[in-house]
Amino acid sequence: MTAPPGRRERKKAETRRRIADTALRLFLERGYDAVGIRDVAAEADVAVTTVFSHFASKEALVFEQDEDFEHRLTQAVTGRAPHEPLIPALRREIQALVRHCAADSTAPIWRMVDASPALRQYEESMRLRHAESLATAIAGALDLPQTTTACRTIARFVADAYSLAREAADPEAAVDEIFRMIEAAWEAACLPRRG
Amino acid sequence: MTAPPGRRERKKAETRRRIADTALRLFLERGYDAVGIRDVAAEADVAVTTVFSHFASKEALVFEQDEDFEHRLTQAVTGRAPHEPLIPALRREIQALVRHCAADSTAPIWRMVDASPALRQYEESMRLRHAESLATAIAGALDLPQTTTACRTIARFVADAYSLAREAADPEAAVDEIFRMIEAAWEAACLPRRG
DNA sequence: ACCGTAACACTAACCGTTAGCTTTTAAAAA
DNA sequence: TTTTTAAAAGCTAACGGTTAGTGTTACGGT
Repeated sequence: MTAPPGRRERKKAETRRRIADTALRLFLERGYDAVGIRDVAAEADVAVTTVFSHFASKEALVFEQDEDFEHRLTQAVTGRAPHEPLIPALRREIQALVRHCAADSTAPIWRMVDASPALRQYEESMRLRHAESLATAIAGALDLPQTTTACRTIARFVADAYSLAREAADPEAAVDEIFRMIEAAWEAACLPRRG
Repeated sequence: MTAPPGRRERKKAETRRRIADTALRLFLERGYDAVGIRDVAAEADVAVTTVFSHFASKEALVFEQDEDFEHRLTQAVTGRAPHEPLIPALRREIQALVRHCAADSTAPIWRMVDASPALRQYEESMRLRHAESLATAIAGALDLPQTTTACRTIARFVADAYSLAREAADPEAAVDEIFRMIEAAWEAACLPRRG
């Protein structure tokens, strides 16, 4: 694995980055809605079809590197210290992710996302995909035969925490507050059923 | 109020229903993606622009009467019996809504929704809107000056319960299981903060 | 040197959606 | 009644994201 990447793969990666960088720059300069795919393609000096061969949609141009978001979430579960409890590990990771969104370098992007219904919708469904991955990771970490309702539920709650904290006035305090609720929910899920 | 509706309003309502009925019928017959707006308009004998003057988007044709979904959720909070606790009231309403989705008359629609990414996305953002309304209703019912993070969080969790239960093998059991977790989360939110 | 194929280009279209403008028609004013 | 108004619907044409179809180029393996 990781063989010396040939010129072909390098050129492909270059083209992809050039498109993504150009798109993000234009979006931030002129506004997401004011920039068309044809503008992006022209400015990146590629054909429109090439843009769509690298990115599934216009919105995907904005969330280019957010594949590692999913990875960081699942990694927080599968790669945590032995015997470290699940929820605090997730709280730390969400806290870090929320801080990253508030950083000066990424804040303008999120302002743009919040201003565009299309981007918000895209981010919402991204979050659900991430929650499903997280649910699978949690089930795996607990040696459950399959992804149970409780796993899926906690994963959704964690994804909600990320979303709600970003919108809150004090994001870090919001993460703490919501995770107190998640912790309680998780303990209730582990209890035997009454009734 | 409720003055005798003039012919104009009746005709408008008729047109709207005709469009929605025609659309749903075609969607179920041929599949959502296989039916274009132009098909719907032709079959309903109206112009394309008329369709969009009644419905904001193609997806909205499918979720026509789901304005009362939002209403039922908030009503479950504001219209509950005096001193009836919040969470059980919500659990009953969600239980009823989930049962309604599983009913024979509506099940094919939800199968279609689950099969179409566009419809799933639309439903997701609808759910977020409903959650925000529910959060406001909860804050109002608790005499809070504004919608707090805890209210928003519980509202999201309730919306998640609806979504997750619909996908679960045993929806009604899933509602009970998730609401045990929500109950615990809510109690934790009402506790004074430690640390 | 040769071939297969991955990357990209170009054209032309499809589809959801909207703008601009005209026609119909119910309702209210004269 | 007649006139006026404005809402509802129609028509045409377009815009912007997306895709299909069809080459063309150039890298990689033989």
